This record gives sequence, C-alpha cells and structure tokens, in this order.
Amino acid sequence: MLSWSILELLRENPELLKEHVKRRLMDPVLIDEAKKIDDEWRKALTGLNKMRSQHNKLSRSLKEARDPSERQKLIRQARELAARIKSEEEKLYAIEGKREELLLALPNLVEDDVPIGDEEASIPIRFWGKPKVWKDHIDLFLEQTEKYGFSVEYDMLEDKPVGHADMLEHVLKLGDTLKAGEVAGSRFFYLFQDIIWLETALLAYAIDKMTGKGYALVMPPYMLRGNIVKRVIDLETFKDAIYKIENEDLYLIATAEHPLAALYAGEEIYDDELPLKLVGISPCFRKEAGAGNRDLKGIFRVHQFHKVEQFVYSLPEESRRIHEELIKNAEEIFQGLELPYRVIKIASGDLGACAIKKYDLETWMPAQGKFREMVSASNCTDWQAYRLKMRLIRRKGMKRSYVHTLNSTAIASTRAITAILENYQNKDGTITIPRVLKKYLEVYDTAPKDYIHPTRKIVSPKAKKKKTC
RNA sequence: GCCGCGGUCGCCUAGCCUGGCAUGGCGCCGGCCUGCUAAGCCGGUGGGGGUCUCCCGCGCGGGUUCAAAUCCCGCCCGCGGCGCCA
Repeated sequence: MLSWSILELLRENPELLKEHVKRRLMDPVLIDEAKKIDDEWRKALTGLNKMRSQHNKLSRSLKEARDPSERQKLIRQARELAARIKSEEEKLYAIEGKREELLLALPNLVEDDVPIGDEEASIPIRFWGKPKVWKDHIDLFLEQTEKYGFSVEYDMLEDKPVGHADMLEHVLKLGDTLKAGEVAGSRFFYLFQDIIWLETALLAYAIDKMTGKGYALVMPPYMLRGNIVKRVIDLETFKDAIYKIENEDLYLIATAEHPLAALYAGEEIYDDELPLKLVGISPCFRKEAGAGNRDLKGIFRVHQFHKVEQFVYSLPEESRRIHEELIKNAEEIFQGLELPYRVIKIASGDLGACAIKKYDLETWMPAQGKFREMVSASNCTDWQAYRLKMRLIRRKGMKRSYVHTLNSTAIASTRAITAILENYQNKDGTITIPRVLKKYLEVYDTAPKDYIHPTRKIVSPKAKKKKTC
C-alpha cells in the first residue's frame, strides 16, 4: 500500500497528528473531522463492495443461463441490485468528495526543531557579513541581533541612507511606479535601462551558480490548470497570490516552484533517479491580496518579478540534508553578492501548510534598519507528492511510497535589486555593481560595468515632469 | 478554429468492428540453477478497503445495458493536414 505520512498518522495515531496541528496554532478539530469522514468512507466502501461483488456474481451467472424464465428472474434481480448500488454509489461519492476536501485541507506535519508560535517566534540561526548600520538604527539593529544572543560586527553610517524606492525613482530615475500605477495598478512598475541590465546579470549569476552545482535548468509553463495549482499549494496561498485567466481553467504561476512540482505529477520515480535537482527560471505573478498596505512604495512587494528557483525531488531519508543544502546554496549566492544577511528558522505558525520546516534568508536593508526576506527555503516532504500522486519506487523490493519535494529561492529579481540599491549606494548617487556580476555584464556593449549612474536619458514621464518644474 | 487519426498497467502492445474475468513483450523485483559472467526456468510487478479465492481500474466525465476497454454523447491531451497569427 502507498503510504502518505499524514494519512498514516490520521489512522494510527490521530492524537499525535493533532499535536502537529496545534503547533501551527490551528484548530485540531480538523483532525477529528478528517478522521470521522475517513472512517465513514471506509465503511461505505466496504458495504458497497459487497453489493458489487453480489452483482458481479449475478452478472456472471447470466452469461451461462440458457432457460428464458431463469434469465428473466436473474435479470430482474440484477436490475434491482444495480439500482441499490447506484444509490449507494452516490452516497459514497458524496462522502468521497468531502473526504478529499478535508484531506487536502490538512497541513503538513511540523518538524520537531521548529520554534512554536506565530511570526514573532521565528528565530535567527546565523548571521553573515558586516551590515552598514545608520547611527539612529543602532538600537533597532541590536534588537535584531543581540536580543537573540548574536554579536554581529557592523559598520556605522553617519548619513541616513536613501531608501530603495527613492533611490530607484528619484535619484537614479530608473524606475516609475507612478505611471505603472496609472496604467496597471499599484504594485506594478516600469524599470529602465541599467536596472534591467542589473536584473539580467542577477538572473544569469544565479543560473550560472546553480547549473554549476549540477542543477538542471528548466523553463516551465507560466500558467497551470486549476487542478494542479490547488495540489501544489494550500488554499491560503491560492486566495492571496494566484491570478486566474478569465474564462479559462488557467492560473498564472506565483513561482516556478509550482510548475516544477507539477513536472512529475502522476509519475513514478525510481529511487536510483533521486535526488533530481532542478533550477527553474520564470516570471512570478502574485496578487499580494493579504499584504494590505505593507511595502507599497518601490519594487519590494510587487505583482510580477522574475525568479530563479531551486527545486529538488528527493528520497524521504535525504530531504532533511537537502533542505540544508538549498539554504546553503542561497547563502552562497548572497555571499557572492556581498550582501550581509541572517538566516531565520520560521516559527510553526508562519510555516505555510506545505512545509514541515522553512528557512528564510533576510538581507540587511540599511535605509529601513531591518533584515528583509530575500529567500525562502521549504521542505515539503511528501505533502505535495501525495497531492500530485508522485510515487517513489524503491528497486529493492519494489516498495512504493511518495517522493519528497523541496524548494528554495536562488534569486528573486526585484527583491535582490532593492537590497543592492540600499547596500551599494554611494554619496554621489551612484550604485556600485557587485563584483560578482561584472562578468555577466561584460558581454554587453551598452551594459554598465562598475557603477549605475543616475540616468541622463530620462524615459519616465513622471521623472521628466519633476525635472522641468 | 476546422477536418482526420489516435490515447490500454513503468514503457511498448493485443483486444474495440461482433459487449461477458485486460493479451503478449521489454524493463524491474524475488527465487531456482550455474565456478564467475551471460543465458535459462518459476513466481511477482495499477489503485483501494475491514487483506480477500473482495472491489475498482483501459485519457477524463456522462449515457445505454443484467453486464462497457468494446456501443453512444461531451470534454481533455497528442499526431497529421488546412486556416489564422507571429
């Protein structure tokens, strides 16, 4: 029998499963309901199977029956039984639909070392780099470091750094969210010229890094069917993030994770093919419906951006080790960019239903005086695999179970740009280009190589008006 | 978008016309045999449940029938041709 960790626990140890749900600060009544309907379903199925068996016997005996009156009798019996089966089937399907709905609503388990609590309970586990801290932000900085028992070296800034949004739109004049707001809505943007070279270089750098580690480069579909999307993510994400194409059963992806997880939907994977390591590149479309008024300025939280994404299909016994590998890969990328960061172990209440454990990488943002999320790395264990029916077959004994899936950002374009705008700004209004990106810019004649300067050739109509008045 | 052909167990395939327990091969797993390898032989290899001489399963969903892989309708996907667009 194919075993899904959560269904196994639901049947064998529902109390323990409740403990996991409680860790997420969710109502464990979920488990009682799921258990009840699963029992009901199993009972109904057994009852129905007995009737079907009866009917099959009748039907088989009809094949041989020659005597016309005997045939009539058997047909009448079979007909009656068939009618009863049909009504029982309808009941079963109703239960089955409800069962499916409840099972798909169950969150993943929670790994034992995940801190319990809401967002506040998430804890930094390591720091890297020497953040540039503005003198008025020192207390704020210490609250994000020393409070957790870390002593992090920093460089003090005398002058107040320019925020990434102002840097982009008013100093460099290489972005325009005002005009984008008029023509598309808030959280959209126009980017111009050197910023796009920067984005191109960031994506190329991440791709180069990941393929160098043996990850296979994938360009996935940017839209997926509803039935796939709802199996890759939880309902919450679906409501907050997913755009739908009108009059079609197609949804814009919020990350390459979705189509990469769907790549093996319904497939069998043999143990000797694992781990299967992928690096996807795609645009990401997000409604940001739950974001309220947070990060309205600039391009930190937007409806579309590009992302290079790590995705791994793994053996169950290897997923924990690979999860560490994914966050280490992301760290290597940000170390290369020389952006100071910390890694956070996300608390149980803030995990997202798919993940058993999640790390975020947050870079220091000198103008905000905060560490902000750049990368999210999740171990989904068999949660996505069960929903997408991605089976693992072990050669030894041909035992069947489910693969584990993991995902992590490598680079998210707009976020990484904001981090560079705040960390690499100079007094003269220029941005130093991180050294590691230079080789990806050298091949282009018109791309900037060392610095991004405030543009002389203004494209943005809003910036033009400001200049003339 | 239109017309034609197709979709069967991990892969390939028979069965469809003419309704009555899904055939064979490859691969894989287990065993036997063998000095080693190769070959050979036997058994297994979709899913589910209360694990049994049970049920369901032939792209998906409906219909006809005592009974559907098989007949009918709708849809999805693939291939070929035509049209349209880049």
